[in-house]
Amino acid sequence: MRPEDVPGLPEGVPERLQSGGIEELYPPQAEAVEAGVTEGESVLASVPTASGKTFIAELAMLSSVRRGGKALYIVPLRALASEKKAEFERWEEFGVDVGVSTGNYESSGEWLSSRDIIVATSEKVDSLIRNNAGWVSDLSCVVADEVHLVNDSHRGPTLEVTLGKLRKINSNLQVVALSATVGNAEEVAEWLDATLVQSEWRPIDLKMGVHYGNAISFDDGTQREVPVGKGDRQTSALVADTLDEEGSSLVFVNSRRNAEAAAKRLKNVTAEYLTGEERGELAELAQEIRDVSDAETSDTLANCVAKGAAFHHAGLASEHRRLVEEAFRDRLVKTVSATPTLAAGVNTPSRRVIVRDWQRYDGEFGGMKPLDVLEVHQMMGRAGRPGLDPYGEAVLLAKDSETRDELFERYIWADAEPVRSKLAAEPALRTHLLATVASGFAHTREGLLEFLDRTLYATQTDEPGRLERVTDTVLQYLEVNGFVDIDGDDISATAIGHTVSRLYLDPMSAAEIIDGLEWAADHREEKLRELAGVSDSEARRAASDAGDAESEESAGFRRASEMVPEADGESGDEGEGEREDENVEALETDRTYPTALGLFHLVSRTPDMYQLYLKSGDRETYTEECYEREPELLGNVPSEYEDVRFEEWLSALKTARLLEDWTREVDEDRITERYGVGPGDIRGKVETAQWLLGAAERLAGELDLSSVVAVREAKKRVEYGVRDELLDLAGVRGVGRKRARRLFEAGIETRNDLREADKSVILAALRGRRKTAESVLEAAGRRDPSMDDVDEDEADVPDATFERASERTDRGDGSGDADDPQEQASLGDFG
DNA sequence: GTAGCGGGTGTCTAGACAGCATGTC
DNA sequence: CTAGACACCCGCTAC
Repeated sequence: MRPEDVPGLPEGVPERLQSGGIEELYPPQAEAVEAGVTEGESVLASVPTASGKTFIAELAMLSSVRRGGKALYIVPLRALASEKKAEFERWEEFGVDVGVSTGNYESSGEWLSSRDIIVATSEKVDSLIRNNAGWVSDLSCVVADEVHLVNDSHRGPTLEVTLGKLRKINSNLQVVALSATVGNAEEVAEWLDATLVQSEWRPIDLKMGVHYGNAISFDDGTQREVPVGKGDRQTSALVADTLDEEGSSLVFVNSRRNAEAAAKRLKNVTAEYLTGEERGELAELAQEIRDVSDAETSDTLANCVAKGAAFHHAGLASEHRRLVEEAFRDRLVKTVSATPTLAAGVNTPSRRVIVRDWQRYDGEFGGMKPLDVLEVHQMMGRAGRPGLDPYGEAVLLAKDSETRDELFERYIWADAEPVRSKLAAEPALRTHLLATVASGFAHTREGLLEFLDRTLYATQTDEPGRLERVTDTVLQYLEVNGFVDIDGDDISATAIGHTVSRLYLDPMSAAEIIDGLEWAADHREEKLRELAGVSDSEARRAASDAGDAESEESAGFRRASEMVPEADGESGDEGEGEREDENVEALETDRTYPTALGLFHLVSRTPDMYQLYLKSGDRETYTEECYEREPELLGNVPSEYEDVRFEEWLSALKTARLLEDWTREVDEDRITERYGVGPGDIRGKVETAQWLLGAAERLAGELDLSSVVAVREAKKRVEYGVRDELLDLAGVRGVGRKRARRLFEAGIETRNDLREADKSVILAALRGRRKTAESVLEAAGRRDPSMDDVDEDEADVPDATFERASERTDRGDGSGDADDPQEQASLGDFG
């Protein structure tokens, strides 16, 4: 089938496709067209990765828009939203506007109603429905990308329920579902009332095989000699072998540590194959990576990348990930060792994919659990770059012949598992039943069950009464916690229930937060007394503890790495204990109740906050910490004999301490080291805490609790990552935690100071960056922000070179800081 | 004395969505 | 209670 044979497309599109080099549709695409995707028919395309699924969706959306409709494209990851948007924007010349809506990036609700295509995550769509976004009822076409994700126990139910609601709102909605090849595509298609288009066809050949001994055996019966030298490793040999043919490799492993370790080893392989030019480019890239963050991960990654290897996992800062992905696509980085982040994320094809680890630790399972066939297929599907490679190779590794045979059985010859709905689980139903009631989709138990009856779960359950039973349990939970009123047959959401639904909180999180805040209100006086009472002895003890903890470091080193504010004098008071410890500070400044730590702990123990893992020794550390900070915690410490609850309490405390460190301006580097996390994890925790504290603020406001102010301040502090005295400054555009601290130390303590203080002092505090200083002053509302003719106050040029590297990135606008004479001067001072 | 090794022991374990209102270093 | 990779330490050996 040729583009001009496709019915229903907007004028000019077929020509545009042809001029874009598309002569002939891929077979699955043609099949979808025959099934009527461009004529409003619902279709489930169950085809391999990289076989043109997105294009099927595009055809459907374009034709839908042409008929005057509006299309929604649901992505599984935020990172994919912008990728898809960019892809769809090529249709703008045909009058098709594209908008994106995700949690962190929103083109405002109303503006979206003027878009023809909207890209959003399933959670965002769910949230928009809960908040009655008007345009949702205008939809004529919805695309569900990676629809097999309904199989995911955590996020699957959201997709499932959201599709159900969209179809209920728009009775003639066209559903285009895109899925990897799964075991029960017919069943899924039936659920969606869609025509199934199933195919194994791929644009590039994929050879799958297992490496064992000195060769890879492929599924087509061929073999390839890849000898493993003595002391050498399979992975290294396979990467070198690919490089001999100038191909790149993607290595999937089962833990972050393994990803890093593999990259460290593989860099010695890739280093052999680099040209001089590549070395130069990689050196630049390595520097860019170092500039992203001062955490150790950053250095490790940079060292690997400099030699042409990289690792990729969720502990990396998103900037790191982006740089690695881009460099790999540009073939500059020759190999990437990755956890599954890369298998599901943005498109990063590779000549050869090596699935090194096919088992992963699973605490619930109690040991190493084999990966799902679907997941391994997803990884293997990354092999082969269209237009660049003659074919892709996916290789599993076996140490003995039995394993080789098992791997063939288990993954190469096997079909992917069937997709199973995970809806009938309490956590999923808790949130979705409340939302269903709150947004008026049902107002009786029967109505709820009827709604649930249209889900995938209902079509495939083999345990009839289950859904009904869980529904009753959940309804009871919601009623007990005051989120719904049940009056005979009638179910309605309470005011707070509506709020919880709209805030997109798990009702259990909301209940935990409300309990905690009410508990705080009840115990306020008592706890404040306790805090004041112990503060003296506590302070002394805390100070000596900190002394022990820090004893291996010199004060100077600590200052450089941690950038603690007291480094340059906490306005006059130079007492030994003052200078030493953070806990003292907390007790002195957190006069408010609840304290920041208390609130951090509260939100950290909700099910919406992903728990930090307790390492060996952590149990003791945080048990002690728990009793020490007990007056601050909002609720009664569970008994140590209640193992699970106590452990969760401690784990939440660890998270809370991380957040507290962040709001005490402890350096990233130090936080990563102290909590055994990556820079990406800090961002994640901070983001979640911000969201949950925002929700807590709303709940407190609605329940008229006195803690609103404390919650708001804690939220602000998390947002900016600063102590309370910097809140005013950090709120100024262009001023973050570091600049705020510098200004504060230079005596610029408030926004008003920025407007009135001596410019030379400000300039010095911002280390002579005129452009930066000007924009900061402007943002602060100073009348005369110009920095012309201002001399930098020479007396105080803190750490001019220490952070120079990270400063470099804000020259992106070409403002020319580099030839600023002051900058040269401060460099000179250092040398 | 030291680099390189083999073996025993202890440690640790993937990912990532959401409110609201605007902008980090 | 389950599994596997790796870091780390120890002691040995070959130079």
